[in-house]
Amino acid sequence: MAKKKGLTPRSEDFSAWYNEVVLQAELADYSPVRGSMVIRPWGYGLWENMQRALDDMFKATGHSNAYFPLLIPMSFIEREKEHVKGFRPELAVVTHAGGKELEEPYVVRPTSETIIYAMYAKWVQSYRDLPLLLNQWGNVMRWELRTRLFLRTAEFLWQEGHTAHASEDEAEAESRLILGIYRRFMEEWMAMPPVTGLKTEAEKFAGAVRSYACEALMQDRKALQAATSHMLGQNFAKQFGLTFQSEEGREEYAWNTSWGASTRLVGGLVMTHGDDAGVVAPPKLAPTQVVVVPIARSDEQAVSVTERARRIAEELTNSGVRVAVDDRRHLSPGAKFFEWERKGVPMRVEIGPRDMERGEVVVASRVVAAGAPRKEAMAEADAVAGIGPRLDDLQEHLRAVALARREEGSVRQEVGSPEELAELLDGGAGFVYSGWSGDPAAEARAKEVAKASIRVIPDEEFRSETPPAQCLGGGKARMEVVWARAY
RNA sequence: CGGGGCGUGGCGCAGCUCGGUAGCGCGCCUGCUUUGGGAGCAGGAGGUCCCCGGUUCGAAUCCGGGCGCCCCGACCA
Repeated sequence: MAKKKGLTPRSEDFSAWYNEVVLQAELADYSPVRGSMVIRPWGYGLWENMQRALDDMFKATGHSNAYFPLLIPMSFIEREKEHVKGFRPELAVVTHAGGKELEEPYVVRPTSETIIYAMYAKWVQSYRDLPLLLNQWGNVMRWELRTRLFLRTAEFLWQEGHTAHASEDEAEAESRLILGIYRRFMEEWMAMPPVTGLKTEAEKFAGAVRSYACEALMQDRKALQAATSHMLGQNFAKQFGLTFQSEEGREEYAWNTSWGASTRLVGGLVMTHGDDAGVVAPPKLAPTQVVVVPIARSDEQAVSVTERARRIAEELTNSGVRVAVDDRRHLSPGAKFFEWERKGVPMRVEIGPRDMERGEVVVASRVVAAGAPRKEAMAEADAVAGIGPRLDDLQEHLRAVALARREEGSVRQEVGSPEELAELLDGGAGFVYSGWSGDPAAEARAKEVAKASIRVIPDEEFRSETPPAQCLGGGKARMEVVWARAY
């Protein structure tokens, strides 16, 4: 037996653990381009499943996909004042092409509002052209100074939805609808229940009137902004001449929304469910849900055992399970177990000579409830029939654990000062629910002192039963807010 | 952008203080034996020591300059 080659435990250094997991589980690798990563098949497989689920939800609510170009004329970005201010520092700019200096530089899109609304202006004339509900899957570039695999890379993949509506109410409803979709996706698919709500003025998207967000709590009790949905008002419509003629014959500016979720979600998935053995992929998103490992002594045995393994895999495939057979002969079973656990495959079926004789297989779950056996021998037919429900149970188990962890990490009490907020966070609190007067100065001071930010002004169902009375900056609270240190 | 660290076979590192034939572990290839929690033995392949310059008979090692990456902080999906 070789000596252990484990990961740095989460308790020792969460950040080191995260990097090692991402690399060793082959989710991604560093690329030769500064701050950019290569997403490897296992990581991309997770992303593809996320894409599929989200895409289905967008389509089901009337959205269509389209594609807009990577390069945006510099002048477009500069059109909306707040928008430029927010993105200017992180723009990558193309100044040369075809061997010549360009008359007008292009920026590599950091987000596509400007070019999309410029096009919408061309396509929309009448209220009958609205709402316009498009989404695009693509890449964007933000020249971040400090990057981290999946969580913040110079280039990342995402979807950005952009809509135009005839009324403010409709745009508002759209931005809330999408926030709900993100939330449902995170709960049902990622098993990562977020807190949702409104961003403060200081934290909102550059160019938005209002920003809504899903904030998830990671195992190290830092918050991750997992998706955002913005009500843009008429800010972009006015800059790009996106007008329409109303039913009453008046020319009016359209109301826009934009919303996005990125490959950052893969990082969130890792930090929500991962353990010291590696990734734990929720069954609904796992590229492979079940791996079948044949175990044999001799070559003849290998033939018959592998044949049986393939048959089991076929039956599982027919019942809708994503399954792989690991029939590599040069690796010992133990080596395979470790590898698949590191990648987070939810379930494993082992079949060896012993099992063959008894008509059994051994079934192991990546994660089991406390006290439950890690491995179970069961009749082959029972295993095949039982795996679907077990995957469902595991999905639910992960969600329940994540939800419990989020609530255990949440503190709801009167917070009297920024110093007290800092103490709570230093003491291990994740989300701190406090009162706030709405004063930006109080927010800024607490941010400075506690090195934390208001993640959201929570939606109603997340608010405390007894609303906080006191603003942490002094005086009376006008609303409840959720503080956290964030990624 | 400030602070720190690191650049040596694919990966992780030692060697550098005190200059003298480039080493270890893992991985890889071949063969045999193995396979129920990271297999063993034997043989083998693989290196412009990040780059440029300087000192020297001689530089991975000393000196100067540059580049790159990672980590920590401030800003950000």
